[in-house]
Amino acid sequence: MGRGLARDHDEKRAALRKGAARYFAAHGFDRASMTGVAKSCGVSKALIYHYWPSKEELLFDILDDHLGALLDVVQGAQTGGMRALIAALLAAYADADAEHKLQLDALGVLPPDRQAPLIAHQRQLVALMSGAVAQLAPSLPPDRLRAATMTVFGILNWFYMWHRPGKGLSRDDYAQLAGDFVIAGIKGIA
Amino acid sequence: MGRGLARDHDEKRAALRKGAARYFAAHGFDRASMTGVAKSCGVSKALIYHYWPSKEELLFDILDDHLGALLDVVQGAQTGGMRALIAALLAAYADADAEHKLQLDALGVLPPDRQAPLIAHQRQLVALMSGAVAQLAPSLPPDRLRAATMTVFGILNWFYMWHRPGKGLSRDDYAQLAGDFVIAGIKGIA
DNA sequence: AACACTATTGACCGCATGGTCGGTTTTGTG
DNA sequence: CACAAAACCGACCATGCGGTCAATAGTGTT
Repeated sequence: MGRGLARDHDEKRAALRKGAARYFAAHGFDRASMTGVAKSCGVSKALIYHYWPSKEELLFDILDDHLGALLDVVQGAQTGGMRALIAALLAAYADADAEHKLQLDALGVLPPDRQAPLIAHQRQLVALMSGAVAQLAPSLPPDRLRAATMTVFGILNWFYMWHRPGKGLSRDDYAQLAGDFVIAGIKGIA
Repeated sequence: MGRGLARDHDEKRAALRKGAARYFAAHGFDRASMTGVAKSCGVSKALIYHYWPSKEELLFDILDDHLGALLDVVQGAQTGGMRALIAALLAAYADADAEHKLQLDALGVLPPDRQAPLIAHQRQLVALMSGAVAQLAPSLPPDRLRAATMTVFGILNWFYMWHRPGKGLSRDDYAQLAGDFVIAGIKGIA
């Protein structure tokens, strides 16, 4: 029998995934052509189809990888309460702005059965955050708890839209501010 | 000389604009084909090109119209402070979910010179909101004022992503909650 | 009635795109 | 070494897209 996978198969695959994520995020998933992805990664288009069977599966892989990593990070910060959660999420986005952006505006292009596992991951994130909110305001009824949880995600998910590295507050400074804002805000609706 | 524009020209144009906005929002601007837009509006593709010179210009028209209306609404609510501003924005989104979504994820496909006037509108909205924030926390330094302002927009702009009409809090109830959250939150960072 | 222009259409065109294919080179295995 | 599969490529293909066009029907103006 022939050779197995190359020793650096996974690294190479990961590098292509990262490059593709950046290219997708920069140009928008739909506008980004596979030829463009390949060129920006310095390989041939056919090679990308050697690693992934389709553009959609490549996207799925990017998002799955990203959400998995996010979940790990957040689960680690779980015990630290709201402030730790917020800091962990904003820090995780720092290395994954492209993936994050992609998650927000390209998840919908996947067929429902490929969306499902990703949405399941998202739900776990929401559940974790919901726990942190409930800790600060234990008596919130379910509807308001959910609304408050989503309010926090709105704050965090919007960050990448307006923040420009090197301008204004640093990521860490904003994590601090967002923590203060959220904690006071939740007290305000309890 | 011949006839002028039809009596119902503007209404027809507005109806097509609305239909196109919905179709774009539902399918994503890039994936949405002009053939699809036409079909969903019950007209021929060529007719749409009778009203607008290109897909991009149609998008521009949708966004320009939407942001203009938004600005009107918000300027009217300006004197009512933060709570009135939040209520007005959420109410305005109610009839324009599609346009709002489009604004967030398709503005970037326009060429820079067509983006510019829309971004100018957005900046006016931000300035108005910034004023309302400053009113609640007059001593915030500029960087933190900007961060706080964007935090509020994050909350509001995220709403359409998680809210499903008929489930959970109503729009009005959420406006109330968001107002409480924001006002307490701003106090918390002042 | 004659005119000039709008409103509307189905058929068509060139092009970029996602994806494929046949082939060559490289590399681990027996 | 021989071989089998992986790694990698340039050229190719079918399809769907944005946009155009020539033509017809309808309508306000003179």
